[in-house]
Amino acid sequence: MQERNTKQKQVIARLILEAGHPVSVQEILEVGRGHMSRLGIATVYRTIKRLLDAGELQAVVIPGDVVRYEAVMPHHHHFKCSRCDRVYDLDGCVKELKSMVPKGFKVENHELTFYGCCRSCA
Amino acid sequence: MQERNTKQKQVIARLILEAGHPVSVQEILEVGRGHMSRLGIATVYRTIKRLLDAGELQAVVIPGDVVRYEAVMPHHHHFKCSRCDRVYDLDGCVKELKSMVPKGFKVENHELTFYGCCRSCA
DNA sequence: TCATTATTGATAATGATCGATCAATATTAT
DNA sequence: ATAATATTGATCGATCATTATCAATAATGA
Repeated sequence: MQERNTKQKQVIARLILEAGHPVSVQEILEVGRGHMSRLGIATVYRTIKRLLDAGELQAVVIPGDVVRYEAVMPHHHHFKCSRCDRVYDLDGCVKELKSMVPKGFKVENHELTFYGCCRSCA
Repeated sequence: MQERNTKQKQVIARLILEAGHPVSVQEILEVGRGHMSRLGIATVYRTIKRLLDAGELQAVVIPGDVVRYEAVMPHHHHFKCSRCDRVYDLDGCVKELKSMVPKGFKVENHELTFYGCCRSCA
């Protein structure tokens, strides 16, 4: 018998997909308990780990903040609202970034996070 | 009697200034012990806290990495080498960044980190 | 339905960072 | 130099996020 399809996995996976923004472990636990009141924190961690290994999920790390997770999507960056603490996805990127890196350094990846006040909080 | 000028504070402050790149607590402890063999970890934390509060130091947070510290300097970003784990300062920024943020969002700050292979490791 | 076993939930354990404690030490004003 | 006391170093403890443990539960194949 291989991997089983449990209610917990379904709830957690769907929840992250439908969130529309990166979610933290605590958010997943709280929202998830709205569907399954006895959902355990260990199951949340285990499911996240599975989805990460399967390449369906990616971590969103905001410095000095808890890790969040979102469905894998094309290259993009994030905006964190300092008022409501929500994290938004921003589309695209700008090619001029590369000009900041001196000769001899090879860039393989980059992360960019904006901080400020979001539309809802303005 | 106010704040005292101790050897520990001098060593730690000078060490960070002269490092030329952001340093971690462990680096400070190790390099510092080269000058004062009995330097304690608590003193390193205390001195960092003092310098942060005094506005002379700023934290450099690389996602998923230990916190580093560097002397306060003009707006700039960082490059982390995935080979040697060193963090480099990059000068300047690009104004095109703002175009990535949708209308209604007010940017107050931003952080940008490049990852890849540095000149020495290439 | 039933047996097998992957998975779960509760919680203990871990690991890491950093603050608190306190006797010993070193700096400063006199 | 000396007294007053800020600071230190060693260590313990608090606080997190995350993992390990294990009996109980539930999904699957027969």
